[in-house]
Amino acid sequence: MPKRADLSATFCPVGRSAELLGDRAVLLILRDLFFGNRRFEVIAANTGLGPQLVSARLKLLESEGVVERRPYQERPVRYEYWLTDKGKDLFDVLYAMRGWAERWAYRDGETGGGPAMRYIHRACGTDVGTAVVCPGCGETLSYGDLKGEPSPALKAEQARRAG
Amino acid sequence: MPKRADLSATFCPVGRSAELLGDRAVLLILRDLFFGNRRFEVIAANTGLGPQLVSARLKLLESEGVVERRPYQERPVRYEYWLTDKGKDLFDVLYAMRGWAERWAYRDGETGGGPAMRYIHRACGTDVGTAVVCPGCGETLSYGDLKGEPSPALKAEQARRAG
DNA sequence: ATAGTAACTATGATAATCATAGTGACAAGG
DNA sequence: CCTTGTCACTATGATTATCATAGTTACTAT
Repeated sequence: MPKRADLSATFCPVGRSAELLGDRAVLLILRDLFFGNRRFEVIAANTGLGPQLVSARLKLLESEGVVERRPYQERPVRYEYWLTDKGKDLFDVLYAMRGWAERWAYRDGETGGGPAMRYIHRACGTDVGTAVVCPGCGETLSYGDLKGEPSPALKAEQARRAG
Repeated sequence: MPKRADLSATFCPVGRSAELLGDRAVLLILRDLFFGNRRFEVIAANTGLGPQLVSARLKLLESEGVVERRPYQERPVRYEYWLTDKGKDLFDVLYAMRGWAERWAYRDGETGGGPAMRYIHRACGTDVGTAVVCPGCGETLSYGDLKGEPSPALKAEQARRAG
């Protein structure tokens, strides 16, 4: 990024979040991590970002305590990236972004009727739509409570990227 | 921004949101709009962004249907920027960002004990903390239900910027 | 010895951002 | 009527991030 004003010292909480989250690459990488992708190459492929950007952002996320680098094999040492508790707590932000997009960012019929991604409340089986409280059982939803199911169109796109 | 991959065609809802929200300037301007600031100069001063960036981002937000430009006087014509319904619906995202920062982004004692910004549920007077459902009355919270009260430290910072 | 895999790093062109200064349209005061 | 002031921008040039592409390191497998 170009030289820019530093927001880490502001007292405004949105400003502090924006310092980290106001970046396309960070959001895309977080999305992949929430999706369960932990390998460098997989994240690079899914996000469409170059390896240099992925590397820089993972280092940033690690330094911020949002992501943890763990070796998953020796000889040669290879690493995976895991969300920390601080990272998992960003779920609400990503989920809110997803909800907004589902309501506003698709032209009619683009997704074939339903949402681009469906979320099911594991505890009661209800399709929660874009709600933050389960419309079936009234429980407040957070990371781990939901099972995501991509629509056929999204699934096809993901397969294309992975291939 | 540098030449970058276009995300507007992805089927992933987080990707679509990230295309707009993955930008520091956009987030800061939205924060100001939610705070009730509608004038160009006020937004530029509060965000600390240059007029060129503010201009470019307001045009972008307008073209996305998130913001509406309204004249508030003739001779000379002057404009204000108002959130549309699509814009107001981004409240959940900004509120989630604020909640995350309140929980993770401050060192102990930095805000003098309480949150950087307090939110009170208008309907029942409860301080909602960082909850999405009012802990007092159980109602799901959205834009307009809450009254924000900046901490002394934040208020001082805002006064400094405005001066 | 060669090919393959995963996680990166290096390079140069391109494009966005920053700070600063300037413009256009008008109002108010001397 | 001439200067000063206000508000919403636009213009300019230096700086810096990003992109695409290629290369490196450290191994395993054949």
